[in-house]
Amino acid sequence: MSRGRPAHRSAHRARGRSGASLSLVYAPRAGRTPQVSSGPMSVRVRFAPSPTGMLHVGALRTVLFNWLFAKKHGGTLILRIEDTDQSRYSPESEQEFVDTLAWAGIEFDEGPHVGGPHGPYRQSERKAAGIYEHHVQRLLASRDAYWAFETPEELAAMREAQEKQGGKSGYFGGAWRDADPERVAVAKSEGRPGVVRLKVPRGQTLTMDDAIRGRLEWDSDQIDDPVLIKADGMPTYHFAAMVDDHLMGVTHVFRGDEWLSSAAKHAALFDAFGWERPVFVHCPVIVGNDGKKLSKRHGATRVLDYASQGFLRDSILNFVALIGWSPGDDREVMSREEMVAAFDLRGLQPSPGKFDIEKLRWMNAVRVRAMAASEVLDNLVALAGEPFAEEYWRTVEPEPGEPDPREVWEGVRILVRAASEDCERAVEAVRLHQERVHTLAELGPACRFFFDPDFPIDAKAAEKWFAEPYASELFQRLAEKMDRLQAVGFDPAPYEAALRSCQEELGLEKFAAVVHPTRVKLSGRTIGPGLFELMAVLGPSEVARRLRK
RNA sequence: GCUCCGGUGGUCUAGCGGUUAGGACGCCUCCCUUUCAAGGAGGAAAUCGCGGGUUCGAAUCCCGUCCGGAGUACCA
Repeated sequence: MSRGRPAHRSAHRARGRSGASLSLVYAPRAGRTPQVSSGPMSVRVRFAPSPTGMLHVGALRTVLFNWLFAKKHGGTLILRIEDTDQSRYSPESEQEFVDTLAWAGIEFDEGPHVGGPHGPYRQSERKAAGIYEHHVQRLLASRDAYWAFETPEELAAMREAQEKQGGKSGYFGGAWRDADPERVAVAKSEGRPGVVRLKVPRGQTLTMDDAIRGRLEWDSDQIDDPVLIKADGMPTYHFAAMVDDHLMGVTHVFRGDEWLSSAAKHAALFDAFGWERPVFVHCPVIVGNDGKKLSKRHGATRVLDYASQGFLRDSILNFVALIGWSPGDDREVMSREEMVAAFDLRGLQPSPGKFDIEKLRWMNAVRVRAMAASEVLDNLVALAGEPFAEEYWRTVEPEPGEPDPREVWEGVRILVRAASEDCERAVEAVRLHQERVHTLAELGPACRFFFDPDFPIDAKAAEKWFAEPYASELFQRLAEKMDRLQAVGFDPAPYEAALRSCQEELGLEKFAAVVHPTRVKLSGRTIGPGLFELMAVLGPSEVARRLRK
């Protein structure tokens, strides 16, 4: 199909469900005052994760969209834990989610940890409170749902037969959709395990207006009857999430577009209850470089791993927002406030996007460069104190071509210690390197030579430059000048003067001839900040000491 | 198989019937320069998945087709 986005969008815009939500959802992009909370309906959005693993960047983006949208419209952001699958839920994972969200600075107005008027906010607790039971009875009573008692074996056989036949698959009524109430009663009295299914209407067209794609349509005959309540009495996602969204007054549902194919069921469920539907916003997935959906299997997709590497929270947020969303103009590096102001559902893209780490690195570097050196250091110190970062660098696999993770962390620790001992000097060291790194952690190895007497020395460079016939005399003369040098603050000027006069005294044509060997002697490497600045941070006595070593 | 969704340089995107298809990352060249970055100036890179149609005119509208993805669970 060709790209029909504009038509879909404008069509949807003209068609929307309710005047109230319309003005909020489709507030003009620019040039006018956003209509914040002036309408009769205020925005309520929710992040409803199933804590079954790590929080990855795709999920982070979903929360971010929720957060941006809530902020933009002065709405409410809710956290709801979807733990209806007892076998998969893990408390550690929930902790990971809490930690990540805290790191990201996403705060919730309602949720299990802060409470709120629509609690409880954990589905297992809502189940215990009888919420789903109550609602499923309502559907049963109105005959919009029914009990079904097929065994797993029967279901499997059914599926197999369907597969052989080709065509649609799923549960389209089996033996129970229109079963005699007495038969159902008998089955129940026999104690047969059964489930409750939604009676999806037949012969109809089911529709849903997606905020990104416009109107979606399904032939209801293609939609099978989803299980609402499992045999163990727990509600399925299909049921619990819809019921909760309604009960919690959720106005806009941001979710991954992997839900698109079951959206018809959700539409049917809302209809069965006679409830007004929230606006669904099916966000495209973020895929890895191989084009496959992000998962633990390939690459670091865990948000805390990026955090550990020293990507700034605002960089990650900014970067991730731009996968699938655009402010409509050419802006890229944006503050959270700017993103909030620019956020608009119309800027959302339907196609999946790749996570390009190189661009993230660039974006982070831009931020690191723009910050005050002291602020950069503060961020690094904070990072070094994070247990998840320590854990990351201790356990991460070394990558070929990348610096050894243990060395990186060691460098970070040295720098952090230096910060506590001589903060001013540490800040200066950071200042000289902040425009040369992409991440905070890179600062560790980069600054190491300042504070570690046993800093590593590039053997090849040493071999080349120390072999120059004038090298030892250069070092000696320079060291003597250092002995006499009156340093003021971190002013590089006197160091340059000293170097210049060395060049003259030795009769060297190129200034580089004195710079290179000195740089290697002092820092162990051929690359890095300006030599005079570097010397100024080291100070005359330390420079002299290293020259004589 | 069936259902639904998607498809603009390698990547993220702008585009809303008339543009030399714009920007950004990355890549390359040059300048700056004590190295590396940063910065500046350039460059390569998109027949807008493909084919038809509508139109004076299509990346934009329509149809078809291909490819990719998701779902097809008593997982979310």
